Amino acid sequence: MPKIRPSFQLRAGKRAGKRIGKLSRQHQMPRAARLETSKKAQRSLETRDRLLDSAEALFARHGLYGVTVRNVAQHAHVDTALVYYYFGTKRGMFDAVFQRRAEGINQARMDAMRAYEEESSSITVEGALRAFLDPILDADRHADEGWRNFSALVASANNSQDWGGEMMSRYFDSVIHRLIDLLKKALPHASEEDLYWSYMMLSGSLMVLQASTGRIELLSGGICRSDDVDAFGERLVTYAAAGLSAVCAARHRETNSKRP
Amino acid sequence: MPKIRPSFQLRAGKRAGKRIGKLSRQHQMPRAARLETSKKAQRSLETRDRLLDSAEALFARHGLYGVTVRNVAQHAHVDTALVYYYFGTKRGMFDAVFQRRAEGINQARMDAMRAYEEESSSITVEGALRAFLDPILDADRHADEGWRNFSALVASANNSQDWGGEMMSRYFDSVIHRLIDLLKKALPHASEEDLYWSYMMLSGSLMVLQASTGRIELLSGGICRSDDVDAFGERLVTYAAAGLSAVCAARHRETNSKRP
DNA sequence: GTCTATATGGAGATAGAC
DNA sequence: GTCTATCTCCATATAGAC
Repeated sequence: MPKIRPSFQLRAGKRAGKRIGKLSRQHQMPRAARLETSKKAQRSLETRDRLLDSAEALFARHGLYGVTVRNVAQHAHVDTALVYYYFGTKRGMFDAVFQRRAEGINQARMDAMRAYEEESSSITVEGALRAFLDPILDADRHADEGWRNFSALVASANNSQDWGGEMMSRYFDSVIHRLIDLLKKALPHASEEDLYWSYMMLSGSLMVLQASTGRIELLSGGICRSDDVDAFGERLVTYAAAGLSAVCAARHRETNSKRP
Repeated sequence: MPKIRPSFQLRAGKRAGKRIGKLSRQHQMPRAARLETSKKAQRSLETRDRLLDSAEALFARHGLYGVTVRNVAQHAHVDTALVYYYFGTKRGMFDAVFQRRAEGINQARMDAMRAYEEESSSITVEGALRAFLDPILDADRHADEGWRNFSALVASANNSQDWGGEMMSRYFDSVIHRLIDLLKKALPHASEEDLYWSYMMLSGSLMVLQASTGRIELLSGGICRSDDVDAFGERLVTYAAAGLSAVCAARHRETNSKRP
């Protein structure tokens, strides 16, 4: 079996690895900790952010292998060598794109689910789904273009076999398990299999909607628009809640009738 | 805005384009029409098919840009130059992978939906979905590894913003519109918007299941397996039928209550 | 921090012998 | 039909001046 596009991984030598460690720590340091926030340092952070914005947009549309470091640098109007200065390798930049937004949104979703669990007397499927989905739908609705690029990137990572899975697990598994726990309380008789399969189907639906591929415009002849978050947000909750309840109910009936 | 990896598209000169036309006609000709099915011609077809098998597997896992022509040739134990002999360009090979299987499966799905419409006295959402999905689920269940690779490729094309949309529209729009027509008969009061959005969500669910990313194994700790077609096939029909009905019912109620 | 220059290797594609 | 050899361009990445 041939190795697939290993080039840039192999060529990112040990020296590059060392440099990443050093630099990423430096740049992740909270800004307040740096006593002199000089103009240069300020501009440096802006440059880094512009690179991440461009990377986010391009990786979302073309995937990890469909974008070159030069593409990103040109899109950000920044010299190519700076990518290596800030992120060490192409892959380092890719990871940084994820890291920048994932933590914030995950925190919001965890908070929403905890709040829902504490405040509501009885947990429903629809309520749990809303707590799980609302933070990202809200962001889709109100945030800048950057966030929608990030959504599309997550969507395409979710369907990718080689570079996606790792990312998805690292950043999203905890949120998903939190949702599953909530759903168990809403549907105490549901089997774990049903819940996991149902989550996958929900996840798929969310991803096509967030991917913004323009597919629904073509298919519907312009009746529906991919950026119409209000149109798909409500429908997604309704659809998933009904689907999930039906799957768990059907299986529950079936197992019950098998052991009378 | 920078051009993204235009290299191989630009470098595929006019001569290559001409060659594709000539060769593809030659190779698409029904075998019976060729009087002398010599050993060489036989081996040629085998070589071409081996290339397509390898391309299918690799493109499914790594996407269009994640695979090189050399990767495909090595995987198929075939000389790299033969790729250009048979398909003209890398993109030509990619397209050929789609063409090889898409027509057959689409015919089967059209037939299944027509048969369902003619044979059943009243059309139901679940019945329509089964007619639409069964041919591909059957193929997933019984076919060789090649077909499962193709499914995964379609799934990843569906989520890709640059190289996917074109393919999906070209090969699948007609089947989808046939399904929408059936659904309109099952739910005469449903709005077109609801039907299109619902289809998108169904499509997303189908794609994650077919993508075989190994995501559900990780998430469920091994309880569920991506290749368990029986497990997800039935659940998909149940889930989608319930979801679709709920979306259309909810919207119907809402519009009715707005104009009393 | 930013830019210039460059090393090194692999990409897509073609010509032409057999 | 198949393989060898090769062209040209661009990829990731680094060194070092400023």
